[in-house]
Amino acid sequence: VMILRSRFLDARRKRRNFNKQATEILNEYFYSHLSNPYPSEEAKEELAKKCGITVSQVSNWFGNKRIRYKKNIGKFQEEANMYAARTAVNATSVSAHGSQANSPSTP
Amino acid sequence: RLPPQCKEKDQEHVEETSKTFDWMKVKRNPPKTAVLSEFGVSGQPNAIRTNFTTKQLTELEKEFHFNKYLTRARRVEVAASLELNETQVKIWFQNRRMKQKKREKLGCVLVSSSSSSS
DNA sequence: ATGGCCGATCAATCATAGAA
DNA sequence: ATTCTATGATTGATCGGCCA
Repeated sequence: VMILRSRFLDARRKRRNFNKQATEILNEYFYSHLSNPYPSEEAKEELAKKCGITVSQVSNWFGNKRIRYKKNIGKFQEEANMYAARTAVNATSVSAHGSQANSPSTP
Repeated sequence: RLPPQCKEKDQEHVEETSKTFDWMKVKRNPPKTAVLSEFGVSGQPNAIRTNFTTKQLTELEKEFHFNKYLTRARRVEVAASLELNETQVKIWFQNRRMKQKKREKLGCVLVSSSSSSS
């Protein structure tokens, strides 16, 4: 009970959520690599730069994301479909050439 | 043959979101460490994360500053004096070294320009 | 074959930010 | 203001690979 104060030394845990754009970039990568969401060190550095956070934070984000995703896949289904569809459109534009009858939004 | 995926691409990707890939099935074996000499035969051994006391952490930290690496003999002493397994002490030092390295890397990347603003 | 270390990751938890 | 949920960080311990 008093040992609980040991966490008192963790005052450094003053976190702050990432920008919406950073989260956007991270999720984009996560769902476009859902079959193997383990970015290489280089990929982490690139993501870190684009998100304006550190490599460690990128690692933490993926670690938390993976665990929480598999813990409750259903809860992320909505989010997953959203990003999957988004990256799919991007993929078809390079693979195919004239069949892009899609544009969810963005007038 | 059939078309090599074109507009069905997006459909495939969406379907993928409902798949269960290998990484989602990964399960770690429960910790077998810890002093398994308390609960008689309740079945599973203490498959829980050990909570080090402040005292233990303080001693380990002190030892770490003295030596980043432990010798077998030293490890035995420390483990005994803190009532921990040799494995727990070994692992603690390993994690501590990694933590140290992580800190060093962070405390060195504050150079370059000073392009303030954004 | 044996044991320690490294690097990455897991898994549970902590503490806070944000939503209800 | 209070309760519940989302999320970044911490950390004891595991996994696979490498080396002596």
